[in-house]
Order: sequence, then C-alpha cells, then structure tokens
Amino acid sequence: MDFESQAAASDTLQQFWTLCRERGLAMTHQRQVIYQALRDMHGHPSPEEVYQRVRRQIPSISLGTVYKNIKTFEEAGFVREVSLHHGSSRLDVNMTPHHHLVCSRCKAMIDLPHQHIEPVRLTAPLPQGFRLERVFVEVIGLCPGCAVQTFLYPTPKGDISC
Amino acid sequence: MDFESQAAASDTLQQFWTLCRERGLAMTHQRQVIYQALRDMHGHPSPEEVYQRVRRQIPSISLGTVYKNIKTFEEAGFVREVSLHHGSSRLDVNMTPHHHLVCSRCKAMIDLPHQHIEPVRLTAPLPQGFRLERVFVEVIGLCPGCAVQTFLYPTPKGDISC
DNA sequence: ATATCTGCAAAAGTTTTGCTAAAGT
DNA sequence: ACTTTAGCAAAACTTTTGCAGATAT
Repeated sequence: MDFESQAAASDTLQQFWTLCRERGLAMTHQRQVIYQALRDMHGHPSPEEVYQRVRRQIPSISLGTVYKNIKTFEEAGFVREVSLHHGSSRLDVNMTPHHHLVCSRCKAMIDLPHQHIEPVRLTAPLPQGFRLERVFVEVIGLCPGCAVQTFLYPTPKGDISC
Repeated sequence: MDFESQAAASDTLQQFWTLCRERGLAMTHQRQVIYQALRDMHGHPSPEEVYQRVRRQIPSISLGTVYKNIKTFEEAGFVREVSLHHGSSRLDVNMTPHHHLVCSRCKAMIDLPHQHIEPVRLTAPLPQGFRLERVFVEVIGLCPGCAVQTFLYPTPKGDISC
C-alpha cells in the first residue's frame, strides 16, 4: 500500500470511529472491515458478496456476523437498502405505464397514475450501448397510517431527497 | 354474483383464454383462478398472498403451482415483478441523492448522478397524510453487455414506457 | 466490570426442482 | 395420442435467532 492509500485508509478509519462513537457502536475489527468493504465495492452488493469479499481479509468471519452488521449499519443510517422489497417478490398486473408510491415502513405500494408526474427528463446521455426500456419514479415516504404511528413514536429521520 | 359481475367475469375469462392461446398455454382451472386473483387483488401481492387468496376457491391447490404459474405469467408478459431485486438485499453506501440505472436482465445497478435527471415534478397532490421522504428514478433497460446478447438471441420485448 | 459483539448452529422463510399422476389440446 | 400442468416432497437459498465465549468500552 502506498503512502496516499495508507493516509486515505486511516482517514476512513478515523471517520468510521467517529460514526460508531456517535451511535454508541463498538468498533470491532470485523465491523470496520465490513464497512470498508461496502465503501470499496462500487455497485450495490448483496450480503453474500460482501461476505465473500470480507473473507479475503478475515477468513474466519461468519456470514451471520456480516448480516448482523449490515442490519446495524442500516439502523445507524450508514447504508441503505436499495430495494425496499427484497423479502419476497411483489407482482403487478397493471402493465400500463405508472409510477409507485412506497411506504418505507410497512412497504405498501400504491400505483401512481403516470399523468400525476411530469415526464422524466435526462440532462445527460445514458451510457453508450444501454438499451432503454422504461423509466419509473418511486415516491418514498410514510403512508398515512405509518405516518401517524411514527408521529406518536418518532424515530431519527434520514435525508429527505432523492 | 349479480348479472353484471357474471358478465364481467365471463369477459375476463374470454380475454384470458385468448391470452393463453396466443402464448400456447393450456388454460387450466388453477391457472385461470390465479390470474383472476392477481387482477382482483389491488396493490402488489406476494406469491404467498396470492396463494392464500386462491386457496379460498381451490383449497387443494399447492404453493408450488402458484409459483410456477406466476413465473409463467411473467414470461408471457401478463404480469411484471415490481421489485427487480427481490432475490437478495442490495446495499447502497452512497447516502447522497442519486438515481439508478437498472439492467432488467442481469439486474446490475449503476448510480446515476441526480443532476443527470431534471427534478421530478408532481402534477397532482399526494394522498392526504402521506409524509414524503424522497423521490428517485429508476431507469430500466438492458445494460450494454446484455443488450449485445439480446441482439444475438432476441426475445419478445415488453412495453417501452414507464 | 459491564455491555456489546462474534461465531456457530439451528430455524424460519422464500423459491426452485424433479417426479408421477392428471388434465388440457 | 401427445403435450402440458398439478400436486407433492425434497432441496436450495436467504435471512433471522439464541446462546456461550470473546472482545470492546
């Protein structure tokens, strides 16, 4: 590892230490390596992929530990699940263009008529060779029911943006 | 069942028969009931929910049959999976606003800088009581790699729209 | 010293697969 | 008659859980 990478790594370590302290999390070696793996892996890795990568550094680590830490990181707001619906498949018989309203808490999805959103416009070209099929918008938030419950029992709120 | 519902049901049956014929699918009783359940269940049911509903009409049906038919329907283009990533969780360390490019074939996800898409605008109010958190755009299509393969081995293509 | 975390193994949940009998064409 | 499908059971895969020993605060 060259000097710059070393410096960068130690910066990130420092940052991570601060993050953990803020959330009252113990900073274990495993936890640190898992976090670093998540940062280094571009794209959107699955827990299994993270596990495979972390194992290169800590061969004795268990998959369970990876899962537990990912969950901890999600709760702490260090990472986010890209797909809100990974637990089981969700089907849609409505084959006409439409968007979705998704509740981040109870995972309910409600169709949003496509005319309720102005046509999406790109300001930059898509990657060369990408064959566009469709574009849809996910409007994420708390559905009325969950909003009331969260009002009664508030939880720390994440970014309100894309 | 009143006269109108009977007529509507028979219409749908007729349509479904046509759909099956077009795709060379046998029209079994189970298949027809599963399809009708999907149409009747608004929202975006999971296979398990479809199974529970279909069982009311055909108590002896098996969960496997429901899964197989859902897959058949997807391949035939009768239904679509809402979440392209339900197989396993996908993580995102990038907590800054951004959108996604998703390959409908290999499920790869690429971050799309938020400034590459013009701000999304609603033309109608969200449901009363919905607490908005964030909005993101999913640009679905074939990534360059999959596009080439699909060009070599073409498959029937779905709607190119939202 | 105390609270939190790891590794392990078992369990729970989801989806796929192989096979035979049954039903559709 | 021939092809496709249903039901069943086993298996594969993903994720969660409980607990004892290890580690961090």
